[in-house]
Amino acid sequence: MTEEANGAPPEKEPPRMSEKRRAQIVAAAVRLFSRKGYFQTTIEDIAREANVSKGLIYLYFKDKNDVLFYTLRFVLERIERQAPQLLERSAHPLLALRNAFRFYCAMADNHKLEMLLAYRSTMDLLPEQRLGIKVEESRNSRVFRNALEACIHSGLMRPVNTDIMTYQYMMYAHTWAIKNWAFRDQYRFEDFLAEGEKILIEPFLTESGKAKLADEVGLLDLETLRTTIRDAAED
Amino acid sequence: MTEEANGAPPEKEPPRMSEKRRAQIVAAAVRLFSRKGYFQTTIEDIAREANVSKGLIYLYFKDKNDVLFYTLRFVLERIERQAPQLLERSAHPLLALRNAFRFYCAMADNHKLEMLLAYRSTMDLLPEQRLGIKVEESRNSRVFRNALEACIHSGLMRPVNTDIMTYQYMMYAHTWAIKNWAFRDQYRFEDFLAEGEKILIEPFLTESGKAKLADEVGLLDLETLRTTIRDAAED
Amino acid sequence: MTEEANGAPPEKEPPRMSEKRRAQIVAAAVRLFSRKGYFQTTIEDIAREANVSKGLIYLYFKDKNDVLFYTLRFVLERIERQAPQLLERSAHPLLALRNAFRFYCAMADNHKLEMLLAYRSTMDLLPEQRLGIKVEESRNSRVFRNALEACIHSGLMRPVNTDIMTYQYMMYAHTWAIKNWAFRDQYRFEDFLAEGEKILIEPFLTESGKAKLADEVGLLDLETLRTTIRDAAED
Amino acid sequence: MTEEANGAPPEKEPPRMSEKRRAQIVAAAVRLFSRKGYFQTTIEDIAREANVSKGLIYLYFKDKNDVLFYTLRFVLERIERQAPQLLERSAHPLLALRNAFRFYCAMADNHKLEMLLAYRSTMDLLPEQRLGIKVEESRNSRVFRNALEACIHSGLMRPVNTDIMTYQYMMYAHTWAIKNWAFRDQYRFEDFLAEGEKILIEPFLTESGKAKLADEVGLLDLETLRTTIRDAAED
DNA sequence: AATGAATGAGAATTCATTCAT
DNA sequence: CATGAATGAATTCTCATTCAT
Repeated sequence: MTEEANGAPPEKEPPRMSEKRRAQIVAAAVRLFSRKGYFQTTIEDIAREANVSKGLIYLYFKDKNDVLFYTLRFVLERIERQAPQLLERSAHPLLALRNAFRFYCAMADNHKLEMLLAYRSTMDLLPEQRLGIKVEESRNSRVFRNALEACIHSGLMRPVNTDIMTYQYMMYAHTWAIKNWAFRDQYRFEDFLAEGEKILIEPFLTESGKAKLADEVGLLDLETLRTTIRDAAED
Repeated sequence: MTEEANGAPPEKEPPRMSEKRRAQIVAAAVRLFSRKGYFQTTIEDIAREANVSKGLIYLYFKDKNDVLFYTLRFVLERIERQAPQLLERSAHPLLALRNAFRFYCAMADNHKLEMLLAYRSTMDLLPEQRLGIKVEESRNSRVFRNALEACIHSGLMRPVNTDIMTYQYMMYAHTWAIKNWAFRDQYRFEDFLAEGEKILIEPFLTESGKAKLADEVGLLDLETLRTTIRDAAED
Repeated sequence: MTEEANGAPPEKEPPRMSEKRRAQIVAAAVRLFSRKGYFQTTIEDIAREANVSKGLIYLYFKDKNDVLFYTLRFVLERIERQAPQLLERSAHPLLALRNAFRFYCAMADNHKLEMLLAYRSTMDLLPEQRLGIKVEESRNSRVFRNALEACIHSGLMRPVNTDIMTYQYMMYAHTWAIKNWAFRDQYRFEDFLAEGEKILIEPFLTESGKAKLADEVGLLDLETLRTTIRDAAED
Repeated sequence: MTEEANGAPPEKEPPRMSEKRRAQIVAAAVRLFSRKGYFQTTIEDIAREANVSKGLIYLYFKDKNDVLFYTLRFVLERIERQAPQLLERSAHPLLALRNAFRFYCAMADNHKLEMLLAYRSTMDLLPEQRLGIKVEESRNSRVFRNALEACIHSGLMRPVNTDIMTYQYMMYAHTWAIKNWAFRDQYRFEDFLAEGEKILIEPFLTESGKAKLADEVGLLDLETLRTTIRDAAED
């Protein structure tokens, strides 16, 4: 089960078209792991959901654990991969921050399952595997931190602990995905998002920051967010 | 496995002294479940950790799942049970809020394992069981909400969404317990706590609120927190 | 253990060749259940006797109980399936009756184990399962009743309660299988059979019936019975 | 479990009043074993039903199996013990035979549970134990055989195989107890009994036998049977 | 590449039996 | 005598993994 601390495809990167197979299996695993959790999902479940045979899975993955590893990797990658382009080159850092926040929240809204999965199952990885995953997690946070630091630096926000604030932004989005059941009936996504800005952005704005806030040119609206994310998801 | 939605000991409330046994088993389960998770802990593990025989566990619990149920119940109760007395009758609501926040964070610091467990394993309960647990969860949030509403009402804080804000307070504490590994090396608990106040309380104070902030009479200091919690834990 | 009152293979009717497996397991179960009884036979015993692995059994049967169900079904079917053809179209009803009796007794002689099993273990079935079995039991009795009624109707026998008489015929055969140990040393099968006719048929014959009795053309002799049964058993 | 082939009380015949205890336990076992069977009845079940503690049972019985042994012994004894006195000294052998038959059938009617138990569970005894039980079984049959032989000898009946005929008489009664569910709705006990006589006695009477049949002086009527049996059962 | 039958180690659960009180 | 807490061997059942086809 743990011959070599994994983090690499079973054999040597299998040819090419086989990637489709892996994707097919991973997709099934995403659905099942996030719905039922890792341990309550059997290899047979995955095979059935993916419309392949049980044996096939072992052609592409070393282990059940290996399936989890790649599944998490896939989920996190998907979440990460999308932010950069449309966030970085915003007109000014406050816009960048707000867009990042909106984007990340929209992400959470669109990919509840995946987020749930990332949340639930990271602990079910073997310790060695966890390392390979941790890295990803912080890549995304950099977007937030950068925007945040820029805001502070350019006097739009007053100084705050960027580490922790960054974490708050991300946590807020996660909350929507994870505790969704607790909020769903009281808040629509828009409301939740708006409240988030009121709590985690506005209070920290300087006067000039507050001025900029009105300037919504380039602010991602919900429609754009949703389409962008969906497009990106097709990939 | 689930004839009658559980929530009661196997037979009829076993006398009294047997509570010690239950406690002994639950204590072992807390340790193991929070370290390894529910599914990776076997009944035999628990028996060994609790220094009893496998069979004994089934004298006090219907199921492995039942053990989880009571274990979570116990953990949450422990967390819940302690707040009230020293929080409710604070000199003024801002103090109450700050104390609640401090207390809850200190709790997270002192009972990382338990929080971790509560977080991880609630999803492993059967749906019916989950209900019995949810109740607990919100009892605690009421302390926050009350203090928060009082602050707003008495003009110490400006209006915010109390639902969500309450959630933020609790989440912040959880973060310390759960993502501890991410912050541990950069922040001491005191720092984390101070940052929390800076981010989740101070920005929302009115002028009169800010004035009160200086007034630290009755504010729980770290030492007090730690001893109180520890004492309470002995129970 | 009993989600859906069973009566069907675990998944969806497994293809075809797998029937051989089922048969193999059932055959082992017949031997063991009838020798040691249901509860004293473990799944492992069955696996060993059938030369398969423990796990395999659960691929073909839902439960240990399910094994019993199919085993009983199989046994009863085997007993049932054979009678019709050679009994129905006898020259005259008295011959039919005598042949049925002979056949059924021979059956009991040849399949002592199975009869024993059917007798012992029907009560170990779950109530729902029992229903599926009862049906079989009476199908066979019809052969007797029909012949009996025909005899009476055509004046070969004087009127008797056909319900109860039918039962007597079958019981007599069972007795040979079940209490065999009590008679074995005193009587050979032929004797037992002859006595049966003397007690359960002859006394009820009318004068014309007695006349027919001598007419043994078409009466199944022991050799024929034994070969017929054995051949049928191969199936 | 089988140190010494049992057949004797655990220690040496325990004093005296302890017999009440044994009886109490055996009575509970009769009810449970006949309802659920030996293997599906736990020692705990018996203890609960008998209102004693689990441990107590092991003070009076060596084994769970030992409980079965004594329970069967008790049941059979009860069945046996009652016949003699009122059967032996009948006016003439035909009356004796009929009375025996009636008595035995009434027995089966009154003690269905016990008969069922005797039937079900004899096979669950250990081989050594079975010996101690077999004896009983035939003691009772002697009553039948004697009456039967006397009938034949005195020309009331024509010769039949007494072994087998005896068996038929007993089997007929058993049938009522065991297959009761199959007859209950169609026949009342009186009917069943009457049919039995018609099938198993009348056809074998000689002319003089038939004459005697009308003479019903001394024939046990149903009322007498029921009271006699009930009284005997109190014992 | 793909299948799915077969395996067997491992987990949960039960229950007869013991024993300290 | 009586209790009932405690034990652990035995059993059922699950499921990741292998492998012949």
